[in-house]
Amino acid sequence: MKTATEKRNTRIRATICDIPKGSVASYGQIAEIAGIPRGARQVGYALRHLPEGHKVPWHRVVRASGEIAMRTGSVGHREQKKLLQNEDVAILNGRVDMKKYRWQPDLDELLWKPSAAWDDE
DNA sequence: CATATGACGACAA
DNA sequence: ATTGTCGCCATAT
Repeated sequence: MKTATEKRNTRIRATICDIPKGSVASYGQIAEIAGIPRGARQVGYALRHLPEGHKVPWHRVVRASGEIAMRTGSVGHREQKKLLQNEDVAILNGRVDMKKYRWQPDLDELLWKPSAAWDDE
């Protein structure tokens, strides 16, 4: 069986996979949608320890402030910036304009992923 | 069991 | 805008 933590991480990754191209979401936002209120740090942890061969659009996850979370200058940081710009997400002064690019899921999208039936992933 | 840490976030000064 | 605190919560030691 899966541990509660594994399920949470699965939901986190699944949620991130739903971020549409050209949009971004904050760690806290992902946590909330994934059913983990105040679990922003968990999202960070989950991303940091992504499994091999993942297909998660991790670059669409930024801080609530719009800044890229990774250390400035790090390889990952540059990579993320590049990936975002490839999706037409502008980065001014090292930050994304959240007002403009923040992902705003529709009711339908949220209804897809009922938090109750995730026991068998 | 006690601390420390971190790809966070909200808020006060 | 910048800096410091504190709350959160899974992991690591």
